[in-house]
Amino acid sequence: MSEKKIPALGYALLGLLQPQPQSGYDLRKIFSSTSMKTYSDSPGAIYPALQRLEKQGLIRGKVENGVGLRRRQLFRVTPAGLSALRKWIERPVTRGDLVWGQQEIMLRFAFAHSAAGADAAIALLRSLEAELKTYISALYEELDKMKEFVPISGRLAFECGIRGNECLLSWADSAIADYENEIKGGTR
Amino acid sequence: MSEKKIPALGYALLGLLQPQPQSGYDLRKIFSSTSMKTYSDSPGAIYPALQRLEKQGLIRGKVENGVGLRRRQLFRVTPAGLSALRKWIERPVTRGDLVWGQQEIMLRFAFAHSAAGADAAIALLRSLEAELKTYISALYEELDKMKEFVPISGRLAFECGIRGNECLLSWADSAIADYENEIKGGTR
DNA sequence: TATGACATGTAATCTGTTACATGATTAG
DNA sequence: CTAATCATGTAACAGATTACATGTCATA
Repeated sequence: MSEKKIPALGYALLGLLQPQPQSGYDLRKIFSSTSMKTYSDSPGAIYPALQRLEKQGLIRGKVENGVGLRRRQLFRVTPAGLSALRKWIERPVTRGDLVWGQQEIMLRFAFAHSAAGADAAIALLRSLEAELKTYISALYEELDKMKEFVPISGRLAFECGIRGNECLLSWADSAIADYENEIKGGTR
Repeated sequence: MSEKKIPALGYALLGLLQPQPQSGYDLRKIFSSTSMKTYSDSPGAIYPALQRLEKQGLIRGKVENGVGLRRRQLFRVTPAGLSALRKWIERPVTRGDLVWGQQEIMLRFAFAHSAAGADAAIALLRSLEAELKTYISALYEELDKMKEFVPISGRLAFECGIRGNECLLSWADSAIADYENEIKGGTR
């Protein structure tokens, strides 16, 4: 039933709704006011996405009741929605995840703690770390092979990609340390 | 006439076709065999994109003539196409370019040398450098403001974004140096 | 009472994905 | 001759962008 592929925007919405219910408008404001605008801050994307999620049973909307209130529909994630969110967060990081941009991995991590707990967050980081290591060596091999065929600027652009991944790796390492530190005595 | 917005895939095709004419199949192979797969290696994207570019007068296709050859259409960029490509490469880097991912900036830089010359390539790097500096401080400000409201993992994910941009900045610095070095006595 | 911000949505259009279709050429 | 590969495409669908439409409430 709910086994349809959910696009990144859908997960972004699920992740934001999970800690507390919000309206479409609230979500839009979050997108446009933070650096989450990458996930579309246009109503033509958000409202249809919410409708799809509701149709799939992952969220449920209720019109707010109360005196003197504007019509406002609050969405909350259902158990099925939480489970889908968890599955997305907890699946291991693949080569494809890295090729297609770290954006989605970071989104998963951002929601990991509140949606799936500290262990899941750390597991995600470790999985990322492992996959990055093999990916980076693959990139170096590709760089060697391409060196003669592409112009200088092409090579430099490729090296930028490598550096970006190395940077991500070093972040992951320090994030694991930071994270384990901060949860000592915390929610864990 | 040709003032329509061209998606990233279109520019990727233009950039690859500019140094030498190629067929749709050749382009597809480049995409799928290198880390340019991000720009779609599916025929359902590439062939329609080529048709659009031809309709806009940015490329022109000619069926290869020759004995015993399979039907094969070679596309080459027209003067209008080269001019569009140059305009895309040469426009200054904006905040929006950074927010929406460095991918496209890197694509522009990768083609900069062969399509617009060494000066344009360096100008692009300097523009990137300048925009990055203001963007990074803006990100730090946002981090301060959000620190109390988001969970640990959210904060760490955000810091990853900051680090990524700092990494890009340091790459840009070294790329300028590298680039100026390599073109001493070169094509310049 | 009229202006603007709040809140929600729809319609047209464009692009990309997936999956399939077609024909030509080469290797076995 | 048959199978695989080369080379080109199309059709159905999903999702995003843009622009517009609608109605509510606060305030000047």
